[in-house]
Order: sequence, then C-alpha cells, then structure tokens
Amino acid sequence: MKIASFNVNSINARLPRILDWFDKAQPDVAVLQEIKCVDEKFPASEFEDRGYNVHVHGQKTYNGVALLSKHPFDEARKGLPGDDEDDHARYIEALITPSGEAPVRVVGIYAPNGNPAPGPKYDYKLKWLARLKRHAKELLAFEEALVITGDYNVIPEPEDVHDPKAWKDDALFLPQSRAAFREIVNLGFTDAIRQIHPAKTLYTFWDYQRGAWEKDHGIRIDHLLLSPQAADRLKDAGVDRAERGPGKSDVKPSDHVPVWVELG
DNA sequence: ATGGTAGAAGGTCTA
Repeated sequence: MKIASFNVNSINARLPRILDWFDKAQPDVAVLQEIKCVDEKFPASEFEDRGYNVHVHGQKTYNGVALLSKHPFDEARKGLPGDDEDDHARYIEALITPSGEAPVRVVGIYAPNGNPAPGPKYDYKLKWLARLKRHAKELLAFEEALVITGDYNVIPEPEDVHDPKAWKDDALFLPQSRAAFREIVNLGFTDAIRQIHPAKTLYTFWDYQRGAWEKDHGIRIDHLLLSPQAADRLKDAGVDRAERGPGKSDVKPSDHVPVWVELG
C-alpha cells in the first residue's frame, strides 16, 4: 500500500498539476496540506472520479488538510485534540481498511511554521508539537500500523538543509523545534525517508524566493513517521523531487514536493 | 538590513 503526503499550497490554484501527479504516482492514500479552502470549495468530485474517498478539514484562506483513500475508511477524525481554543485546520485522521489487507491508521498533519521566533507564533508551534506528541503516544498504544505524515515544519538535522548556518535562527531549525520533533520520533517512530535513504540529502521544500530551486537551496521538512508495526512493513520510501520543476500544464509548482512510503 | 515570490482575500497576512 502506497501512502503519500503533499503540501500543495492551494488545491484550487494547482489542481491540474496535482491531478497529473495522482494519475502518475497512484497513491492508495494521500494527505494534502495547505489546501487553503473551506470544505465546500474542495474539488472532491475530481478525486471521486479517480476512485478516491474524500475526507476534508478545510479552512478559509489558510491551512486546511485533506485525506484521500482508494480504500474505505472509518474512525475518520479532524482536528488535533488537546486545545478547544485552537481552530486551525491542521490535523486529519482515518483508519484505512483495504479488503484482504491489514488496516493502517493514517494521520495527516500541517504543523505551524512558527516564524518569527521568538514570539507568539513560535510559542504556538511548540505547544502544537507537544500536543501532537501527547496524541501520538495515545495512538501508539493501539499497537497498530500507524503513519503520521505531513508538513512538520521542522528540519531534523543539519544534513537536511543546504546551509545550516543560514537557518540557525529560523523556527524550522531552532534547537527547541528539533527537540520537539525528536521527542515524537523517540516515542518509537521510524523516519521512513531517513531509514530507506541513510546519509542522503533529500529535500522536500524549496522557497519561491531567491532562486532557491535553481540553486538547490532546499530543506527536508515533510516527513513520514511509522509506528513499529508500520515500520515492519516498510518496503520503500521516496521524494518526488521532479514535482518542483515545470509540469505538463502551465500551472506553477507548489514549493513542496510529495513524499511517500510503500508498505507491504 | 532588506527584499525577493506566491496565494487567498479583498486592500494584508501567512509562509
């Protein structure tokens, strides 16, 4: 089963490109971040026509996540538990049950960016990641195949950024951000991209500004974290780097590219 | 130190 994550930076501005990628990559399950629309504006029928079941947690203008699955799902949820005051659409979850295969719980996240740091936005980021850790711990207790994937907005290691010095004061690379990510991983998760491609530089984001793509000034911030039961089934993982370049349609690329795992 | 780009909304914020 192929599970993918893609920060699309507006689903509606980029729909032809995203559909091209779906037709090519054929994920069984995909989570999308930064759809930047309310539920009613999500182009659900385009995905339903391709055989996907659609689960959306939308928001006007900002954020917004979606989960698409070729297999039926249940226990579908939206919103990260732990703070009733938080109305950002950054969390979506479903238990996917393919016929004849073991189920997988898929969680799609869009963690806060947190810049500028320090400040209230950075405080929100750290609190959000702490809430995700608490919730991840509860999900791990089910002892099932679990994939928590999405835009974590954290650069885990210096190897994951073209110029660590240039990012040292950025909310994505500050020690507290890296520690918050590490705490989640250390609950017992496997970073699938790192596991399959050790000691390799695989960026998932290039800024639109300063010619970052042309110079390959990228960072790795989109991650797939696997529970032990999912990690036991890990066959392959990858980053669809080509999606940052020009596509078949005239539509501009997202600043992120898709990441994916194949589970046996 | 600044501004460079992109998107949604709508005359500005977020990334």
